[in-house]
Amino acid sequence: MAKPSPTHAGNPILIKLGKRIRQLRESQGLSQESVALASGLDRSYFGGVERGEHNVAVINLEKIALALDIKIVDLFERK
Amino acid sequence: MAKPSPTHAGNPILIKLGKRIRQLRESQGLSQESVALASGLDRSYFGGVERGEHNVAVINLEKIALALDIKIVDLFERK
DNA sequence: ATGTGACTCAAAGTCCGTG
DNA sequence: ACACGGACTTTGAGTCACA
Repeated sequence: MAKPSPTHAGNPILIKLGKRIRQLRESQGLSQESVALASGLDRSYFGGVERGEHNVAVINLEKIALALDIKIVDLFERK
Repeated sequence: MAKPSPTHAGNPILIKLGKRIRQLRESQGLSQESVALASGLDRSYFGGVERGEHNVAVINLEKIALALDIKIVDLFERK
């Protein structure tokens, strides 16, 4: 695991964010590894994000959005 | 400062986010202190966010959005 | 009412590996 | 290609005192 963080463990907003990211990634036929690489994040970390295990900070949101060729808001809201 | 983090020092996206938060807060005639209190964050920390000094994570974005009675996406995009 | 420096500490995030 | 884990370093979270 990316570390069981008691403070945000299973926080709905993170779960939702992770699902959304996975959805967007899969809709482009990309692997976790390729997106992780493209965004400059660790593959293991990125996997954890999709599983809602990380309280991702803004700069990483941006990196992920960029790697998926979308905007940050698209990570939170369906167009 | 709340700590000069080399990784995000003066990052445009954080500066922009901070300005946006300040704008939204002031448009409601609220003080940093009241919003900080409402969001459960420290006044000093919240001030730093408005100055773009913090690479805020999702959970805190949510708290701030809630205290301002808006959505997370509104923090990134003008409606 | 706000900005800032100094500080602690838990968590963010990396790097190595496994099935 | 992905989930998961251990051990590790860096940084975000949160608080305080003072200008």
